[in-house]
Amino acid sequence: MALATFAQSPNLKPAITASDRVLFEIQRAIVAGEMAPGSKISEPDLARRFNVSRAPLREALARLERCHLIERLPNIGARVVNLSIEGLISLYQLREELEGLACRLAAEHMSDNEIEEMRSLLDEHLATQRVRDGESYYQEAGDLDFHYRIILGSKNQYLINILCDELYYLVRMYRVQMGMNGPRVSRAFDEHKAILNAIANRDGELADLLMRRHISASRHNIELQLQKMRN
Amino acid sequence: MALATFAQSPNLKPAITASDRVLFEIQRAIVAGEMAPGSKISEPDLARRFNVSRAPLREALARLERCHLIERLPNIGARVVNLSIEGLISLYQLREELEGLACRLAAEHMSDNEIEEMRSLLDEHLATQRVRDGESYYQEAGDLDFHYRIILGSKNQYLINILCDELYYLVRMYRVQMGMNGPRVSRAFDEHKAILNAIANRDGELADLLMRRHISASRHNIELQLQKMRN
DNA sequence: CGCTTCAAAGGTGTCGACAATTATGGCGTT
DNA sequence: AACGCCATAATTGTCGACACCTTTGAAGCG
Repeated sequence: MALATFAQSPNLKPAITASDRVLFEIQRAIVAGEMAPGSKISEPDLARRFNVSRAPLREALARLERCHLIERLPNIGARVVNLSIEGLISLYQLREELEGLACRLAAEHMSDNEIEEMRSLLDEHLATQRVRDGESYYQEAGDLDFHYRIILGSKNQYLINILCDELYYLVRMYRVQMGMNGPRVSRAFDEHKAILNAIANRDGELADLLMRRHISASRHNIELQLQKMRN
Repeated sequence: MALATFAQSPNLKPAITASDRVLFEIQRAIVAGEMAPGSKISEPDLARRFNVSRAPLREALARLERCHLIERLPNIGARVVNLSIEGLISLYQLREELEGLACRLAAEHMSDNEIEEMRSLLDEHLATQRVRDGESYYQEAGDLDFHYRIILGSKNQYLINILCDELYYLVRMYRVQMGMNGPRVSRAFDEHKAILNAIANRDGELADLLMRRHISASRHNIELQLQKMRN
């Protein structure tokens, strides 16, 4: 096999391993809040719970640390991350910058075909939204899917890795645990449409600007939720 | 201990473990090119070479994957990354954006004291440079140190993690293996000074702009080296 | 009564061996 | 000679056990 093809190898089966399975389950549990923020993680406990030895569990923990869902210290152990207003702001500052960049690159690199597929994706979101008006799950899934695709459209491997692998689950965790629903559902759809239009027009600068505003508004929304929770 | 202090715990000893030691050595070897790009990594071989079992070695490999120095596939194994012009461009696109952001945040969050320390750091660089004119190692170390401090000055944990832990070594790898030296040494110093001045004036926008240009120029420089190597 | 010291208990880091999967090399066929 | 197939060898994934470190809690001292 040529070395250059090693990185992507699209035809290989995923090959789900035990540590993958454990990773997915813990990831979901942390995002959903079933494992309380700040709580200690016991390797023997979790290993028993998921019926694996500590070896694959520790590999899963390493990957959980990578996506900022847990924090580890040598010889001491791991804890589920704590959510904080500072963390939220730091996270969204980064997203504004990175997803703005993703928009600029997507406007340059996405094929007309990919853009067309995103149009139908948005149509689906609109239909789903009308039926399930107000249910936050669909909004959440749809919104993240939209962002996901633009990031992939940037065709920048490092950018994709950071946003889709390392920050994605943390963003979800903030949203889920802050109980995102509220009146932004329909607004977000319009913003998505405007961003996609800019990309379709190959206007990367505008797409960048709109995405930054979109994320900034989203952050503002979550901050309000956080304020409410503190009263 | 309060939960909030768990993340940083500044007074704890580093507690160097075996996997840390192995990580450092392999990191250095890959960056230096002693392990050829694209070459296969054998776990039994490396474990013997560093006198450890496969457990800490595999933990080190997980962290090497995190900083993009190796690529792994389940049940198949790991390889040292290949350097490419596309990868270089992707990397520097990201750096422009992220270090630009770091400058804006640093202008906001760095204390007068920290800024003063950076001034003396630059003075040291200048002195060193005059003595060792042309030696690329000092330029390399000094330049990275400068960038490092600004990133830390942003006080954004995720930004710091991405730039200092995940992309730092890859940047070094490109520089070292492309043989960075050349006429940019003195130029870079002036650019550093201008950036620091902007930060000291709390002009985040200007610092952002100057940093983007600085990194863009640096990328251009490496691209030229790469062109030469292909002829 | 509060603080320090020390030993037991629990947890993390590491090891060697086994199981499952992939890569290798020889064989036969076309 | 090239291609595909199968058995073998090598490598990765997982396991259980042990060593070392951290934490806990009780005894001893001020």
